[in-house]
Amino acid sequence: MAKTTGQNAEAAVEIPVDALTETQARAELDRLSEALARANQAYHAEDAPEISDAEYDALKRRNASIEARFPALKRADSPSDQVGAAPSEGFSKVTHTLRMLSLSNAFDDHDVRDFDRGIRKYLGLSETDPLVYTAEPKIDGLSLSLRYEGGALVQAATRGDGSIGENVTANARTIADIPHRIAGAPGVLEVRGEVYMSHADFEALNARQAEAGQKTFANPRNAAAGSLRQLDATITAARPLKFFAYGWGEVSAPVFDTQNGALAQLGAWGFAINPLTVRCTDPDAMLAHYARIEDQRATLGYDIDGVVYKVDDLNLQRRLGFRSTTPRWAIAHKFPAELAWTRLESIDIQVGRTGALSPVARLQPVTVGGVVVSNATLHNEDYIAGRGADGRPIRDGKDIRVGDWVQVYRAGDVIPKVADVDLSKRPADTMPYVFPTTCPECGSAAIREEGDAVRRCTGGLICPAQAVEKLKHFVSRAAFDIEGIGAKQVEMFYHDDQLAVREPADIFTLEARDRQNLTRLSNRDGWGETSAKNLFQAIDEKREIPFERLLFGLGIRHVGEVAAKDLARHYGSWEALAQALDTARPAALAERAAERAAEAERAAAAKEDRRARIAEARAAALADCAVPPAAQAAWSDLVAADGIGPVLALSLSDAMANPEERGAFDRLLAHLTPIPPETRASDSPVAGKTVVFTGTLEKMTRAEAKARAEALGAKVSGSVSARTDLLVAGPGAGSKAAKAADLGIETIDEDAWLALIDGA
DNA sequence: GTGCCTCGAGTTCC
DNA sequence: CTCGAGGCAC
Repeated sequence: MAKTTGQNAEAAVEIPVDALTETQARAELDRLSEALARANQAYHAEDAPEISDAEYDALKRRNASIEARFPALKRADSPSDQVGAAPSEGFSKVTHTLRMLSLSNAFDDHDVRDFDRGIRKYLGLSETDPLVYTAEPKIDGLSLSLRYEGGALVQAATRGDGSIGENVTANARTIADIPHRIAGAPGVLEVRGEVYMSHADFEALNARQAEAGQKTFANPRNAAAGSLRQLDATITAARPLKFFAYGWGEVSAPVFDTQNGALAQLGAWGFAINPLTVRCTDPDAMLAHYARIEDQRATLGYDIDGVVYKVDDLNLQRRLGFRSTTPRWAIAHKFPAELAWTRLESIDIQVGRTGALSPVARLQPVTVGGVVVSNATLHNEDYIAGRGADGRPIRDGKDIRVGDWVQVYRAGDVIPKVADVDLSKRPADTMPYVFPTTCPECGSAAIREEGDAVRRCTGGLICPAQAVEKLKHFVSRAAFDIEGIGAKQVEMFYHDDQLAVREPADIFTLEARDRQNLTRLSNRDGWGETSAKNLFQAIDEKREIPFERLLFGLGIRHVGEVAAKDLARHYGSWEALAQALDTARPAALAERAAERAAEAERAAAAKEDRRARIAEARAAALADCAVPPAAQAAWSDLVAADGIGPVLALSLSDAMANPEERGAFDRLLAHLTPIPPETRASDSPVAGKTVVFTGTLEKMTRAEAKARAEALGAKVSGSVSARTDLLVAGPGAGSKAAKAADLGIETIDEDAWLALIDGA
């Protein structure tokens, strides 16, 4: 049913619905039907709306009101039941102006109390200072961001990866809980909430689907997701979707000052707000509310998967800010995961890009939390044996064997894991699982470094599994992101003896080889002239590549997205990086020698004589290499860089010094033009500066000061050095202030600092 | 040395 | 999404 509440100014000049005669009503419904059909045609098919959204909505509302008063007159082809022509292809992308974040999780009372304690610590509040939270059920659906401009709904976007979602505006318009217009809203207002389906609606829908011979849905969440992501909005319109608002994104004017007040305002604007939302003044109250909600869970009529706690005061929320992917001011207290028992049929070993051997459980299919699970991760060797990484027993030390009855759950309601074993049902003939010590893919030795949880194949690029996984990483979204090459194509290209894409450089020679009739991509299944041409073009587009993506794409261990960015910024170019690493190599080897020596000492202490002697000899051999000062300087510069420690530095050095790997890098670089990272000139006066805080800060805590400074592009360090640009000294500053004075470094107090960053 | 906090790497199903 | 572990602050 369409909404009939809300402002109806556009229809004011027409006869009020209450005053219509039946004849007038019939004529009007005909007229509205025609007008709406025309508007739909113009909007969807020709992409050139004839009337504004507001006018369109007014027509629809009037149509719905008339139908509500004269149900018998409702046309068979009523516009209420349809939404117009389907867009020609998939959804367009929407970049969220403010990222849609996920929440960190709490699994027990202890985590919730830690959450409260952490917030108090960050804000510098004592345990007794008042602090208000809101607690509300966490709806198990899918998040949606609704953008209103001038009070009119102009865009609805799914969460996607948090930054980029899909434009599902036409579909969202069909959801009755979502107002098309809101009165008195700021110029720009993004409302965020959860789309879900009630149990009753879900069952009715599945019954209808089954009757019509259509596929049924595994659970309400899948049904809601599938319904919202229909390309044809008329299908979405026929699905009973609902919506709870719980938050917001961009808002052009400051209209809220507490979370609770914001919800009340959203409610006043016509959004459905979950009735089980309360304010709590301490963790005990939060936990009590959690218990209440858990009790009611089965009778709510819709799925929830926990309770969300948020700091109520939005000023405090602002001060708390965000970690990399989650806000500090909110947490999701999850209900215990659903469990299921099934038989473990076999254990397979997968080999990852770094050579890591990962055991995967093949299970007799079983339904867990509404999804059929047939595979589950077994983490690593120790986990199967019943030991944690620290060597302490887990599952009471019970090991996992093929043939066992095992308990499965979906961690975070997503990743299936084996949690427990039923020893009473263990068949008599089972044997403890023997973890392979050679790589199942290439036969090379698979060894486990001391203190490491994983066993790794030592085959390097000889190992086809590692080579393929490395290539998959190379073409992945965060690296080269080559359109037309995904995991499947990589497999095919690698194993095809003519295409022979065995390392990244081979991707960039594909077209040339194709031209010379060496490969003939278009002869392959699923590849025609056009798709081949498109692929070559997509590859060409990536010959110019941001330096940090290149670095990430190389797949060097410990060099992930963030470290790659740090390195790119530190060195600026591949040449500079390569040269620095070549220079630093002797120092890197000395570093390793020192580590080995320390290891030898420890081993000797443990009376493992033979191994100790070997390690010692190795260390001595390496220590003999003299370390030129230039090498030491280059090495120090590397490990002093932000976020780069000795482990990463050594891994990088090894990769660059390894002839096979370096050869592959050099061959690849011959085809590329890396783009230097932006030397971004941020507006902030502290951008790019290195700042040190010392003494007592009175208006903010240390953590807060650091987070804010970093958000403005400053680098915060703990100690004063020649590289420090600015010292912020509170009362009680001691040696750091003296040192800064010595070095002639600018020193200001907290107020001056706040004035400096004010407005940024 | 200990204890966060983040990052990296590996994972399943639709 | 989770675990393990690296990096860094205390």
